[in-house]
Amino acid sequence: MKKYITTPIYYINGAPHVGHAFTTILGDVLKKFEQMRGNDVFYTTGTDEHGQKNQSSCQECGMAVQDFIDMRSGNFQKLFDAMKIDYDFFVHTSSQQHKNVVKDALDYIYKKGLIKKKSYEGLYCEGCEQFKKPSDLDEHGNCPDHQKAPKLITEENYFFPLEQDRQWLIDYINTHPDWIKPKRFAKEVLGMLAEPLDDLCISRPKSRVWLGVDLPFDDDFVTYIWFDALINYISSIGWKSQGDNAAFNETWAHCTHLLAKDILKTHAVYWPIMLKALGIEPPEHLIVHGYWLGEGGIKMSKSLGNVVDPYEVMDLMGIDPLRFYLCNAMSLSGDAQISIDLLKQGYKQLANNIGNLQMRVLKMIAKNLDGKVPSAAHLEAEDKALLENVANTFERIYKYGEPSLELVNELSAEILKAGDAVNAYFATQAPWVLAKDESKRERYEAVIYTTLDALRLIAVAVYPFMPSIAKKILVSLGQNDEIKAEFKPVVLKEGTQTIVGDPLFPFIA
RNA sequence: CGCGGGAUAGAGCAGCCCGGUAGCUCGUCAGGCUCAUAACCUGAAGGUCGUUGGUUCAAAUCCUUCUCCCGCAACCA
Repeated sequence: MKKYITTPIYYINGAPHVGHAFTTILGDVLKKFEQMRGNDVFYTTGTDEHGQKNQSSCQECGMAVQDFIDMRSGNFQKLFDAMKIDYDFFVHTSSQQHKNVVKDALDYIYKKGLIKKKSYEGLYCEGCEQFKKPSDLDEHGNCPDHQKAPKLITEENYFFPLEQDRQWLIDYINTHPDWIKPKRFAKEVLGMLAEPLDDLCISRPKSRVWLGVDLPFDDDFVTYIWFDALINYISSIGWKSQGDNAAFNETWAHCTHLLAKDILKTHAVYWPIMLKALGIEPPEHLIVHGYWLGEGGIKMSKSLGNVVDPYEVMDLMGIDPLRFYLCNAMSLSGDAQISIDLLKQGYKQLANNIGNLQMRVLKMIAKNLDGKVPSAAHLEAEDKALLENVANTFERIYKYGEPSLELVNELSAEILKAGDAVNAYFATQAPWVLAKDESKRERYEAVIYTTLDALRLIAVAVYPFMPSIAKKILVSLGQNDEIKAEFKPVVLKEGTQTIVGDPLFPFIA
C-alpha cells in the first residue's frame, strides 16, 4: 500500500528547535515503521517561506529575498540532514512548482464562484503590521507594544467562506472517530465548530505584504500565507485541477498529517474545507502532538537557559537516543518535558538495558564459545516462552498498530520492557555459573542462544527509533543489516560468528 | 462563567472513560551477583493523587468551587 506522511512546513522566521526536530523525527519513525510492514511511503517536510514576518526579517537584515530564504530554509534542511531524516521531498513554498499549484487551486475555486471580494475595516497598528482587536489594546486604546493608537483602515480583500461546510465537517468528525488522533483534539475541533465560522480572508494587499504568491485573478494581492502553505500537501505530490490525477489520488488516499497542537485549527477546519472546494477528500489522519517544555513544565526560553538545542544533544549522545527519548516521552494527554538531564536519564536507561545486555552476552561467548552462536537444540520451555513473549509482542504491534503517538509510546516502552525481561532472565539463569560445569554445557548453550535471539528481536523492533543502533546490534550478531519485520523466534543459525564491538552507548558524563 | 488539555513520592510519567488495598522509570537506601558499560538481579523507604464542597458503604477516578501551567480564541505563523 502507498502511504503519504507529511510534517507541517516550518515557518523560517525563527531557528529550528526541538519541537521541529520532534515532528520531523516522528515522521521518519513512522515512515520506517510503515516500510517494515511492507508499505511504500512518501514522506515530505519543508519550509514556509512567505508572509509578513519573513518579509520584515528579510528587510531588517538587508539581504536579497532569495538569499534570505535559502539561508533560513537551509537552517532547517541542515538540521534534518544532520538528524539523518529520510524525507523524500523537501518543500519550498517559494519554488515555482508550489506556486503554480497554489495559483491553479485558487483559480479553480475562484471560477467555481467560491471566492468573494468585500471590504474589511479594522484597527491596524503600523508598528506590529497587524490588525488589532479592541481587547488587544491597553486602557488608552493604544497598542501595548508600541504605545501608539492603531489606525482605522478599510481594505478590500478576497474571502473564502467556510460556514457552508461547518455542518459537513462536524458530521465528518463524528463519523470518522480516528480522523484526528489523539481524540481530545477532535473534541477541541468540535468546540471550534460550535459557533458559525467567519469567512477566511485569503488575500493580502501588496502594499502590506509582497512576499507571497500572487493571486491569479488580481495582481494587487498576494495569497494569505496559510492558504498558500496548506497547499504544499497537494503540490508536493503533483495535484492539478485539470487532467490526470491518478498518481496524486493513489498517494493522497492514505495521507497522514503530523502537526503540533497550535496549528490544529488550520489543519482540521480550514484545510478540509479548502480540499472540499477542490474536490479532494480530507487527509486520512491527523496526528496532533503537544509541546516540549523544559523540566518542571516551564516553557523553554533563552533567558532561563533551559532551551534544548538538538545539535548540542546530538554532540553529546548521537541522534538515535534523542529519537528514542522523544518518541518514548511525548505524552498523549498533554505536553511533555525535556532537558539535558532527562535526556541523560533516558540515555543511561538505554545503555544499561540494551547496551549492557548486548555487551555482557557477547563478551561472554567471545571468551568461551569462540564468539559463535551456539546450538538451539536444547531450548527448554522457559527459554522458548521468553522468546515467544518478546516476538509476539512485537509481532502484534507491527501487525496491528496504526501510526500514532500511542504506537510510538507503546512500542518504545515494550522495547525497554523486553530488555528488562532478558536482563532478568540472564541474571536468573546465571550462565557464568553454568559455563564452569561441563555437565551443564547444553543448558549453558540454550541460555546463551535464547539471549542472543532475544537481542536480535529487540534490534529489529527498535529500528524505526534507532536505525543505526539496530544495525550495529544485528551486525554484532553476525547478521546482515537488512531489516525485516519478521518476529519469529529461533532464527539465529548455530556457528554464526558474532563480533564484540565498541559499546552501543558509551559512557557520558 | 469563551473552548480544549494538564496538576499523582525528590524528578519524569501511567492509572481516571467503566469508583473498590495508588503503579512504572530514574534517583535514594539495603542485600545479592560477578558475565557485563559507574553494570545486572532482589528488596525497602518515600505520596493526605493541586484546592473547596458534594454524591456514595467506598472517590486519584463521578459532580462542584477556586488556584496555577500549556494551547486556541489573530487579517502573526
